[in-house]
Amino acid sequence: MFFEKVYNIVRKIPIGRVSTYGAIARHIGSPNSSRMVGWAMNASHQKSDVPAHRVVNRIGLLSGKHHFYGSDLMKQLLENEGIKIENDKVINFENVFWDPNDMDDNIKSNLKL
DNA sequence: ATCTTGACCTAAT
DNA sequence: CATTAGGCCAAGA
Repeated sequence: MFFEKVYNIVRKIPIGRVSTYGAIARHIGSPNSSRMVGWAMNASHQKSDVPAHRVVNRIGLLSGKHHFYGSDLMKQLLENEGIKIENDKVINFENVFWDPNDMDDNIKSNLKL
């Protein structure tokens, strides 16, 4: 279902990268169902296969950090993967952002056209 | 069964 | 620039 699709995608997020609710929602086919992605994440806590910490909002803000055990657990996990966090925001967000549609090993790096 | 809320996003005012 | 409204699907009361 919806959740399964979300999990399926989130699981594919490479280490050291992050994705956004909107991008995931779009890939599923419901561009405006980004809220459900977050909701799915909530349920994903039961699962260990879904790295919810790699999913942030469109501006790279750790909106869901409050839902983890601690307030910094999410941050710790991301930093553990090499992602720098500052003020609850992902540094070089555009650089580490992974778009499900690419689904390849393409590093967007400075590709911004 | 209905109503409210939710880790969001976009567009309009 | 700040605020509001609408949309989406699912779970809790």
